[in-house]
Amino acid sequence: MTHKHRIADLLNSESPLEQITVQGWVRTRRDSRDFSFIELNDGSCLANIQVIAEQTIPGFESITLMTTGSAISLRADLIASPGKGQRWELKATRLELLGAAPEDFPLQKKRHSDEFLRTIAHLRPRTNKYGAMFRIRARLAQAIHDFFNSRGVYWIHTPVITGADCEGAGEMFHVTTLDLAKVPLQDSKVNFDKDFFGKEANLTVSGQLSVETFCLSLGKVYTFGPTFRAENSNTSRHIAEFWMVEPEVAFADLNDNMALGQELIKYLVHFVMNNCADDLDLFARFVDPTLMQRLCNIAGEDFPRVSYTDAVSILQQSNHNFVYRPEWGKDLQSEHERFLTEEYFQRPVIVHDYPKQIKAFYMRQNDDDKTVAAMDVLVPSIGEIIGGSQREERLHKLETRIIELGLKPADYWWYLDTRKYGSVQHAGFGMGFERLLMLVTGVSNIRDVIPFPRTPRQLDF
RNA sequence: UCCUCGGUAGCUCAGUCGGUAGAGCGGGUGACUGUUAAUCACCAUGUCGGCGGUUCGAGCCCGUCCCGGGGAGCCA
Repeated sequence: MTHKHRIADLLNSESPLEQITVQGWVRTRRDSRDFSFIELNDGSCLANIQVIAEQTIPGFESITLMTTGSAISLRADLIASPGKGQRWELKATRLELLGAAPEDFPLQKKRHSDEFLRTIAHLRPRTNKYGAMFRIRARLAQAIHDFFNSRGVYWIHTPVITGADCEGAGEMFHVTTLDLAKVPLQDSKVNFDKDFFGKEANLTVSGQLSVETFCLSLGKVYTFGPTFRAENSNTSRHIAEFWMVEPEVAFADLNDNMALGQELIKYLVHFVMNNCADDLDLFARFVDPTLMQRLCNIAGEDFPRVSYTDAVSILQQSNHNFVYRPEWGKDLQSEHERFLTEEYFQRPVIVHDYPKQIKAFYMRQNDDDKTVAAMDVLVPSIGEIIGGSQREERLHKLETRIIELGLKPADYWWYLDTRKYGSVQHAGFGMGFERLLMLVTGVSNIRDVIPFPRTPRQLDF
């Protein structure tokens, strides 16, 4: 089998090459009477390579079929380009049409709207923008693993199908093998005893509870995988299936947790700036002109930390005209978060120690009996990118809280066991991977940073 | 789910006062050229989101449903 060259490697070549094989998809073609120029892309990088094909070479008879979108293979010499605009070009000695793209190929040599490209999500990675997006996505996912691996944090594969609702709230997707046309009933309720697991099953909304048990075994762990929320959310920041990074660290408190969140975000921002420069540049030029400034800002100084109580004071003392008046005890509204991160601090900000009545049962109660050791990392234009807390490690307090919220301790027996045996302070958080991608690329709709977005009433592809 | 703005050619959009529809890009044909989203000439674009209503007549007005954008809530 002949060695096939990636266009990314060819464009970085130190010297000319003779008789190589290159394969890819035609982006555009410019014909002259005696020869044609082909802009070829193989997905290995943003840039195309220019191919020059003279009409005398074998395979040229198919040139008119090598339209935008067609797959071709060619033998060529890599030569210094005599034309302007590129260092290297391929002088083809043989052309072969592998897969034609008829004239109804929907991608054209012009800008398309994101809304249109979403309707052809199976083809959009062939555009510059989405090719860049999904290369960055792949690299960044790997960088997350590298970050944790290099710090001795173990990757735990938490289950996708679960029997308990981690948050004690939030809509979940049911998982069932029951025949929905004739659901078995008992006392006019669904008899899940007849279902696959013999009990009600759902898709996970978070791997947190699972990963907590593992941090109390392996010390530092994380989970990174898809999570599912059946909320009827119709916003540019929510999807029903998204990827979440959830580290959980034993012997760590809220301060350690905030430090880890900041370190992770800074590491990943540095990573894309250093390793995805070409793809990133596309977003900086065509999507968000303020992108590089923002990334430098994030990569720079520490994120300010402010308690929820102080944050509410800042909001109340500002002259900003909010639709919802900031008030202690109520959750921060989007407009409040945006004010804090975009106007007041003008950088990512960590808000911590929230009122316990607006937070989940597993968060550690503070001595003031009013707040819990929770923290959110808020970033400009996106809002919450990380939500986490130090966990309640005291068995009695945790049980009491579960009961207060109307949950059944029996459902959490295995979770409570971890507080019974060798319990220790620990903390963790969840970072939305798609929101990180939005932050890093400046793309404003979450549907455009995941290959095939799942949203209410939308399950194509 | 709520508020709001939209849905017209393959794509991006215009369409005045209600009188059966237009541009650019893309596509086709030809010319020309080491071209760079090439250029020039010519040609064809259509269930005006669906259904119902008002009207002599609806892309335009009314009702309803579907889909999309922006915002809100929920959160990652």
